[in-house]
Amino acid sequence: MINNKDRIFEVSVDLFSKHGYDGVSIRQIASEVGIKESSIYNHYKSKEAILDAILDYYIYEMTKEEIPVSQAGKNLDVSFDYFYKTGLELYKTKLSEDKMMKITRIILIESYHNEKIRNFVKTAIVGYAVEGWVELFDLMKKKGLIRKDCDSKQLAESFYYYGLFLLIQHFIINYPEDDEKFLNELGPKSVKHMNLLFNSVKVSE
Amino acid sequence: MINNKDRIFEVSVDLFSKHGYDGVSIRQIASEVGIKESSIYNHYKSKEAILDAILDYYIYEMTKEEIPVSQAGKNLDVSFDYFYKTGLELYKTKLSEDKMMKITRIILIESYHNEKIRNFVKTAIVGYAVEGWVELFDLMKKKGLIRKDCDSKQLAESFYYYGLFLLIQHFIINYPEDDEKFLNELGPKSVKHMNLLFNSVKVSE
DNA sequence: GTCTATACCCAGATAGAC
DNA sequence: GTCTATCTGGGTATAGAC
Repeated sequence: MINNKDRIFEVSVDLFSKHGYDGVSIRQIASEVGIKESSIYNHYKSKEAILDAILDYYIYEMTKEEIPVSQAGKNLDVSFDYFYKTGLELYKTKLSEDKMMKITRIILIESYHNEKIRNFVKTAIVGYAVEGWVELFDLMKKKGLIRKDCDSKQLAESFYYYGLFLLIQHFIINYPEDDEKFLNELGPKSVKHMNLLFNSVKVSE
Repeated sequence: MINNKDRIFEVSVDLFSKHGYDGVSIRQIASEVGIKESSIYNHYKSKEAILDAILDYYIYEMTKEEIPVSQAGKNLDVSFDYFYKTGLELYKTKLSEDKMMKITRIILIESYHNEKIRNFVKTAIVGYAVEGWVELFDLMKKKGLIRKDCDSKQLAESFYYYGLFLLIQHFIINYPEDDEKFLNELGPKSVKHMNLLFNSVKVSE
């Protein structure tokens, strides 16, 4: 049996992802849960607090199990393909839960007028991730897989921004679009893109 | 002397770009223009109609002068660099008007819950533009500039999605950020990105 | 074309009984 | 922890005088 606080959370995620934060009222949430709107305030002190809780949940889920750089290095020793697919699988596993997909859309939608969310996108989804890719390309230079004179930062952005656009395209521009189809195409598409870039900087034998 | 209908338009563009469509009321617009809210309805039949007018203006401005494919071909004959920089300059010229920058942000912000805007983004900003790049890469194959076995569609997306992300990053994720700085960096950044891709598929001599 | 006045609705939130 | 009842404020939009 799921308690009302959790039901409010679930329903809010669902409605916010469909209509945006401003497009959903406390009354609608209450009605969907099957309680009166005043009861919501026993669980969350304001509407904004629900959104905060949703973001906190997302941040926790996305950051709880990371692949440490040391492990990334080992994976890379096996092969670049192995490394890449391992990372992609982990990301897809996290994202593929229905709730996480919905929250991803909420975050993309609301990042334009919610300071906290915009900051999360800017630092975690963009900044921190790009740094990770820079480290990786630096590592690949050391291992002699790519040329030493190429720009790791540019390479990281050239690769990763493409993937971020695919995300935005799915969650905003083409919405609503089949989630499973998107997740299935994400891998092959980004592999093709990576191959183009990799081909440009790899050390030929 | 600028009439009130135009002032309503200008003020709406400004406020919508700052706070989003839902975040701005007819009262605010009227107050900023210096008239009563009821007067607005003499010029626009609803709030939605103002947004429609803004989108129509943007579409008109962005599509009124296109580089025809024939001209693109000639530019390409000069050199790839020349072609690329000509196109980029035209795009930057259109975008660099203050009003167009603001509307670009409105369009990116509102595309999640306005069918008409989402459709414009999907077909014109993404779909149509990608097709243009596909044509270009096909042309480059014919001219023997790039290898015939590479995938024009993937190349188009690999290139263009990067640029679209830069747009979203500036107008949403890093907002507010200096517009001029963005416009100045857009060229060099996308050239670097293009070089990486081009290097991967070019016909070596 | 602008004004005053107002209709009508729905939002977020709170007080207090049970 | 849920309810009924209510407060307060703001939203879009219209009617009709000037």
